Amino acid sequence: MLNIHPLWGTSCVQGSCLAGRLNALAVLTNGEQAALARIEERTRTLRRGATLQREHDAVAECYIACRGTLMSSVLLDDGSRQILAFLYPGDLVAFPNLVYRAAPETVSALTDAVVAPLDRPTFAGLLQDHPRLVALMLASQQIERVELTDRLAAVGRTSAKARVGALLLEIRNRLRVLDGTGVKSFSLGLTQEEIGDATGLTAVHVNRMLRQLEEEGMIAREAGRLTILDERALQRAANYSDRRAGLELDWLPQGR
Amino acid sequence: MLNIHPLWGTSCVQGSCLAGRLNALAVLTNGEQAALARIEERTRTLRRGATLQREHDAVAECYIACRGTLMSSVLLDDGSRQILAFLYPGDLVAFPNLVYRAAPETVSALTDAVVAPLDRPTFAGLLQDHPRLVALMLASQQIERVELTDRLAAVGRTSAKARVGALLLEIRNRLRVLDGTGVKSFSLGLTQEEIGDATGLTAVHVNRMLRQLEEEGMIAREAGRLTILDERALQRAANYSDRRAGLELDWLPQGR
DNA sequence: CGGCCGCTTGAGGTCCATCAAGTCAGGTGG
DNA sequence: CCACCTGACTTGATGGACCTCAAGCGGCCG
Repeated sequence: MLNIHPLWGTSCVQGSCLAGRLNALAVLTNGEQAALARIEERTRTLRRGATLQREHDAVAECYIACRGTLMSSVLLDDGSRQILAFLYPGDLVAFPNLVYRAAPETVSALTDAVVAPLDRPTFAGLLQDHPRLVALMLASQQIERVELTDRLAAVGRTSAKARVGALLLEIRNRLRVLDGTGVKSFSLGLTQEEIGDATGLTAVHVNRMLRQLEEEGMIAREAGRLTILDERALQRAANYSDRRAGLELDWLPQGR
Repeated sequence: MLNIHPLWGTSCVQGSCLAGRLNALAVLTNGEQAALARIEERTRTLRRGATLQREHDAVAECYIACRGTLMSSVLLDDGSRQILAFLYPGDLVAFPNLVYRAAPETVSALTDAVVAPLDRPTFAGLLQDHPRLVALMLASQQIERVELTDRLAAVGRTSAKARVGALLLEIRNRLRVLDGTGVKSFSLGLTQEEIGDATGLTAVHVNRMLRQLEEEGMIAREAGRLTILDERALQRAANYSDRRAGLELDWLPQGR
């Protein structure tokens, strides 16, 4: 039996996780939802720790994350790793595959996970039948881009404590959007080494930073669960700004 | 093949810089080229050092870079800056503006520059009349995304020397694509402080790294011009891999 | 000429990496 | 049941990469 974390596709609409995501940007038509649902009929299941694709693999399709958590990363030739993104249901996974012959990044499953392949012919069909969906995907990519640049700024210009704090807040916010609640306590689902690989730190130093955040009363930890005690202080320490507000997409033309 | 100076020449096709860029991904139809040319009829000129938009500004349009060099950056509240990207003719500038109400990044001109605004209604029209162009923009964004993740990995996981070297190689390659030549000598057009802000270093340390690269015979500097003497060695020192090869977009449907 | 900006170079300090133990929980096999 | 292993976490000591501060230099421009 698969153990799917954090949530079964609660954000899925009409059987499509991507529809759930895009629906938050613009209200989808029935035709659009049906088209997305058809794509996600065919799925692929991954065990926790499994690798969906490795860098430099020959690839011709990307994926839609349906259940579980995944991550994308790159390996440097000294053996160190940089985690680029954590992927949750509704996210587009390995999207650059549509453009590159060889995968630019590795994707692996942090928990048992389900993805739906989206190959080039399907994407081309989508472009012809439902061009607005492609525009919405492009919009979704912009949001991901801003997340990437925020992380770049954090890694390039902020302290270790700030980077760790920002990652905690980002993950908490993503989980919150998924399950719709305002929980302050959640299971991180990452080892300290993974936190380090995402923030450009060593696992040892991540540990010290978590301890420091704990000693300063911003977070609490117990049995793998993490509680944000003083969100305001943590946001200040982390230079964190949530950008989820301030989206505007009602100017797009009607869909089909 | 056009052969033009990067800063003031035009890699523009039929009067459109973006067409020049997208044309490298898939051969554009006359209709598509005309549509892009129409967009770039209206332009905006920026003096060197001018700011096109500041973070948090209310924005409703993005831009196409037509001439000169620009950069996008974010400011942190301790006053430090992270440069996110350098922008050359044909690049999409501030694309997230189409999705966000408030600009997520600052854009300013490194040289005198020309941009063409692309507002939401125009984009919406493009989506209806030439959906394939939107797909090509999405493809172009994937390439930019991979550049961003490469830089994230560099900043997070490589030494100062490697980061500076990688930036030099990246800029050289971009200039080379623009003017089509194989010159090894070029004018960087950046202060050492700007190099630092792009790589997550201080200007002082950038200086030392440049000196070191020079002493090791990989580069030469004179009067603001930079020459790559030993490209192989520099690539090794910088962990650099050019990803420009390996693109594949012939699977897209015909354009109109 | 003076002022400013960018570059250069040195000295000293800090943040984070590295190395090295050691704890603890869970799993496995006897 | 205990012995043993493994993986993640913890903690200390040490060192190095990079930052900070400071001063001097040269070119450019009013």
